[in-house]
Amino acid sequence: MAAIGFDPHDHSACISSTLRQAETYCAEHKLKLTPIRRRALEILLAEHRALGAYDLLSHFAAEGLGSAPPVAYRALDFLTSAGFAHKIEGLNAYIACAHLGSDHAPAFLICTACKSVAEAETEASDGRLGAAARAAGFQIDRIVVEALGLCPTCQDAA
Amino acid sequence: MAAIGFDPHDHSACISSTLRQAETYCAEHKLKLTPIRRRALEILLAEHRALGAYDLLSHFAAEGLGSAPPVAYRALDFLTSAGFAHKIEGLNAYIACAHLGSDHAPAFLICTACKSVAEAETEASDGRLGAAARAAGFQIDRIVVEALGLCPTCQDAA
DNA sequence: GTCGTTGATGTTATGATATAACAATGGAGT
DNA sequence: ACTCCATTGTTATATCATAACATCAACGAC
Ligand SMILES: [Zn+2]
Ligand SMILES: [Zn+2]
Ligand SMILES: [Zn+2]
Ligand SMILES: [Zn+2]
Repeated sequence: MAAIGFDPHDHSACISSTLRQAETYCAEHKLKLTPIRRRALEILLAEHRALGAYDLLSHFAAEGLGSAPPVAYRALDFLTSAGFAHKIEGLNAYIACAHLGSDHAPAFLICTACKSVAEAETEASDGRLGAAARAAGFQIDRIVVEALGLCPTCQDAA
Repeated sequence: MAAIGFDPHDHSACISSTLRQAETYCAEHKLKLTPIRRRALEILLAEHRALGAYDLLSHFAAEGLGSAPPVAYRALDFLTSAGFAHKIEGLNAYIACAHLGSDHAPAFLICTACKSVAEAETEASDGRLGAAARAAGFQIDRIVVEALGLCPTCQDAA
């Protein structure tokens, strides 16, 4: 379970392989990766950072695509529903999935200094919280796990 | 580790004992539980639900206290800094701490149907995520854990 | 006691995030 | 060609949060 994001890697390969996986997934599941959706994913993939909906929107505007908020939110809804992107609740921002293909419960390491985000994976039904939920009779749909702190680079800078 | 919130209990005792603990804590730490801060805590304590800042604000307004947003946000900043309340990131809302006194890493069970929230406790440095962070050289300050789903009552209703 | 500092509060204005509602388009199937 | 339905475009508005500055009261220094 590597925490992709803080380590150096071949990023253009990282982008193109994820795009290919997204295309395959859409073909298999009758989903349409339209130009604007594909472009949104590319923009998110360009950095291992979370972007706000309005950040995405300004990319769109600069490229002559739609420039009203719903355009960005709809693309993000599609990407998150399909599992191609995740919302970072603690930042009100969105990031491309770093583990496309594996059916995963994401956990994020979020640097509060430089906003870079690494995606790790949690255990499917992590012990304690799952136990508490069961004891309370609570039925879990989705679990948000976000660790806020400092990435290696920003620790060195401090 | 009880997940306080969904089970019936003596709620007025729950409120008054928490308020007393908050007073004690403030006295020990030279913090000022001013009337508006105390009132904010009372309002949050009245329900085991998360309230938005503007919900709190309308209570204030109805009681002749300040009615501009910063009044609510400042009270909430104080309560969260002191550990008397937590922000629920997934709802952009705030809830009184259900485990005041214990030094804890909160985890929440959030009913998406009725918005009620139970507060459980996680292990201090839970295995997997802590391990991933260590491997990445990431220094964790705070962990957000929020489970979204259905509370027992809303499951029955469905 | 007065003065200056400090933290709390009040207020106006604005910024940032997100959705409602409806019109226009355009392909898939008939 | 026609209909259906998902996607996209656009306007307007709702919701969440902070900046900036004025006022005030508590408290210690002098
Ligand atoms: Zn992922
Ligand atoms: Zn960093
Ligand atoms: Zn708590
Ligand atoms: Zn419920």
